[in-house]
Amino acid sequence: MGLYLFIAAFGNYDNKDGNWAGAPRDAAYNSFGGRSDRSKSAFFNDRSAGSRGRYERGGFAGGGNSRWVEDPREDDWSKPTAPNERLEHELFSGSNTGINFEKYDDIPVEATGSFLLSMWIYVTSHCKRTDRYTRPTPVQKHAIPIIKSKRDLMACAQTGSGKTAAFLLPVLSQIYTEGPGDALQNGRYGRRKQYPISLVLAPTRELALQIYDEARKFAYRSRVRPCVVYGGADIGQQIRELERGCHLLVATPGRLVDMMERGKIGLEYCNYLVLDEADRMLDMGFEPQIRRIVEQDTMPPKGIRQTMMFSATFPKEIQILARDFLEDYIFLAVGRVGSTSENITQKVVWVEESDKRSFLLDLLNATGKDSLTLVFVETKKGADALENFLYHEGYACTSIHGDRSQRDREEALHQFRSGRCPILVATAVAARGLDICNVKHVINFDLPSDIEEYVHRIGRTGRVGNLGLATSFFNDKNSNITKDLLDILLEAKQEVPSWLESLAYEHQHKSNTRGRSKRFSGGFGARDYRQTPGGSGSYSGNRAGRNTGGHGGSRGFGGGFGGNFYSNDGYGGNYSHSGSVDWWGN
DNA sequence: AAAAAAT
Repeated sequence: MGLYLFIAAFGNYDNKDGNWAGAPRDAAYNSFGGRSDRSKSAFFNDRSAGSRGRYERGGFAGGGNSRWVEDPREDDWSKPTAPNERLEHELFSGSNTGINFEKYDDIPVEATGSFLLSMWIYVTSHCKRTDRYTRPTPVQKHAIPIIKSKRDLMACAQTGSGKTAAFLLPVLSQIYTEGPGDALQNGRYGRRKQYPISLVLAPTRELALQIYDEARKFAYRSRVRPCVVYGGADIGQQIRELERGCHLLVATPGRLVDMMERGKIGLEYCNYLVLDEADRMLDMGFEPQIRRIVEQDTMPPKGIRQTMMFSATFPKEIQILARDFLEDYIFLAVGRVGSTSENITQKVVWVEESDKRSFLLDLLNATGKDSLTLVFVETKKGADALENFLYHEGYACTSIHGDRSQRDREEALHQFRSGRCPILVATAVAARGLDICNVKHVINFDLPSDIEEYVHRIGRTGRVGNLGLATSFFNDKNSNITKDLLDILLEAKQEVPSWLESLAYEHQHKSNTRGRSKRFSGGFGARDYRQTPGGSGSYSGNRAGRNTGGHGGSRGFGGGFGGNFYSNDGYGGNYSHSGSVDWWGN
């Protein structure tokens, strides 16, 4: 019976206190019929609701591909299309160790939302222990109802928090309910130019691909066709995929601009815009492309479209972007991934540069053969060198960095995910966003100079309730991160080596300005600046810097916040404390 | 300083 409550929650969101409320009133929620079938779910058995239509030989020059012709009587997007066993298998039986379909037989399916919910269970069960999907992550719990209530959203959250589902589910749900609108005429399959209803922008190719993969799962048996475009891959093939129909487009900015200029994509009917990892995109210099896409083209203006921004931090640049792109938005801050997680044991060891390799071998030998280890290095050259070294030492390993071809990158990731190469040597490209299940051990062979990068890296392990270990090699080259690292370790209640403590103490006294972490000068901001007029925080943690006060430094927004801000509802797995709402009922 | 991303 619990599922019904989940769906009820989708339909009714009380904006004032952020609670679920009431029972579903929307008739659309019941249009799937309330069958409680014993085999699989009623949803998967409901062949009568399969799409009516036919394939027709394409009449285009150089075409010849068959295309789907919609039966005008069946343009109800809230109804599922016919099942496709081959596709179902492709989407849902991938790398996971076996979803227990039988387990869902007893679940009563009573509302339209089950369409999405079936997908939800499929997808979430991939990365999690079987009992994990029983609860939404904090960002899901809060973002989904906000998006469902058609409000713009600025969310401080990171991937790995279940963020992808947090925007895909409600966006798809709304597309299912409302149908394609004008885009039905313009988003036709076979059209040379496609008009997606929803656009998701992501900073890296792999992240775009990953979001696309999730979208395909959630969109299974719907009329929504997801596509992905990113650089480094054959553009011709991507164009052909687009021409088969595109309602939800996931893209990296550069390739999308390219596609727009080639006249392959029109954004006139793009009612949902998602900017994922917005801070990262700005860091990477994507702002001109993003503005080109959002402001200098045909996309509906803010207020007409619904816009959702996700960002790990909330510095000045992101605030400006939020002001420009979002209309009367809801600000949502949930904790950060990684550091506050009690699931990750963080170790810092002093290792001289020359000892790193042999120390690494010791660590690898101490690790179980079939558990995944992710080794971070600082440079692309370093990644190649280390991979080579490990390879010659007889370890099954691979590497990923920006100088490798896109094909190699994806292959490496696949080899790693599948366990064929349980050791992956990576640069920063793999630090953020990538959701790799079962990474047992993250090793910072080279520590990053940026604490946020560190947090992202260790967040690759200990995901969704699993236990993880993060080991970092530290030596005098890493003094710049000493203070921030100490803060993180203390915050996460980790063991702190005494040498690190004294080093941090020395460092702080040597340089009183540089020693101040930018986290506390607002860089890692997760506070809605609109509540603090003038930009100088009314609440200033005792460690907070005031250095960005009126001038608007390059990062941050003045003021600050105390260290335990994040402990409230942070990620890290223990979702059982995430509030009084019981998503699944009893 | 290095990394990422359109060709």
